[in-house]
Amino acid sequence: MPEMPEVTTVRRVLSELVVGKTIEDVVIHYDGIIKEIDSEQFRTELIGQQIESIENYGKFLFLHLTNNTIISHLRMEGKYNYNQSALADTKHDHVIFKFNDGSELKYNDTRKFGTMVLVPKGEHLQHRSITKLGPLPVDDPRLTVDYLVLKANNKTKTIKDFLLDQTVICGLGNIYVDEILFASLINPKRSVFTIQEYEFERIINNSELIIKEAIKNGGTTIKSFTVSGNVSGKFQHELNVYGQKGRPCPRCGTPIEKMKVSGRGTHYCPKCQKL
DNA sequence: AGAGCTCCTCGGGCGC
DNA sequence: TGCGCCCGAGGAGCTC
Repeated sequence: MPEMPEVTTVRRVLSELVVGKTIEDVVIHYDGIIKEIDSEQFRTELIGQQIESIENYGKFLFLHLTNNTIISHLRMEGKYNYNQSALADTKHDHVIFKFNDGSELKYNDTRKFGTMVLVPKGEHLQHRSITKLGPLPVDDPRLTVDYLVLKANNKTKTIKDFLLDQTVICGLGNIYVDEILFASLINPKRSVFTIQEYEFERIINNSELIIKEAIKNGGTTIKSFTVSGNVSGKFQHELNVYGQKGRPCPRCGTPIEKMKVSGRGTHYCPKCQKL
C-alpha cells in the first residue's frame, strides 16, 4: 500500500511525465473515485487545463492545474500509469486524463478506495482533509518529543494506533509503523500513556531514518503495488518485520510474529519488543 | 474521544 | 485434483 515514500516517488515520476501537458478530455468509468462534486462537472472543469506542478504532503498528492488543484489519495492500491499514446482501458482503469499530444494518464485502482477532490487552485491546504494533518516524519521542525507527549496525553489507545493517526504524524502507514516500532524496541500494543520520553525520541529518530531511506530507494513494493509505469520501489529488501512472519528477527533470531492490533495486521519481534 | 462501520475486489484457505 | 464459496486485508471518513 502506498505510504509517504511511495507517494513521494509517484510525485517525482509523474512530475517528469505530465507537467506541462494540457488535458483534452477526461474519461470516467467509475465515478466513486470523484468526491464532493458530480463526475461530469469534474470532467468539464478539467478540459483545457494544464498540469503546472505536482506536490505531495504525506500520502496526499496535489496536482496543480491552471485553475484548480486535484487532491488525490491512492489509499490501498491506487496507481497512475502514463502512456505515450492511448491504450485500451483495462478493468480497473477508473479515471483517464487524455492530453492534447495523444498521451494519457490513467488512474487504476483495484479496490476503488482511492479518492480525487477538485478544489480551486491554491486552496488545497484549506481543505478539511488537509488542515487536520499533523507534521511530516521527515525534516519537520514541529515533530518534537514535547509535541508527541502533548498529543499522547493520557491516551489509552495503542502506540500503533497513535502512529497510524494522520493528525499525529502525517504519512506513516501500516508497513512503516511496524518497522519504526521494531527499530524503536517498542511493542505495538503498548498504551500511549506508558511510552516514555526517551522512547518518543527513538520513534522520531527512527521515523526520520526509515522514511528517508525508503524515499531514497523509491518506496516499497508490496503485492500489487508498483509506483508508476515500470518504476518499482526497492525498499522491500530493507523490511525487517513487515511481511516477515516466521523469519528470524535480524537482531536476535527469534521468529517474527504477526498479531492483530485494532484490526490491523501487525508484525513484531516478541523478544526485542516485549510488552 | 474513541470504537465501529463503510467503501471494494481479489486471492488464500478451506470443504467437498 | 478441481471447483466454488467465504472471509480477510486495509486508510480515512463517517456516525454514534
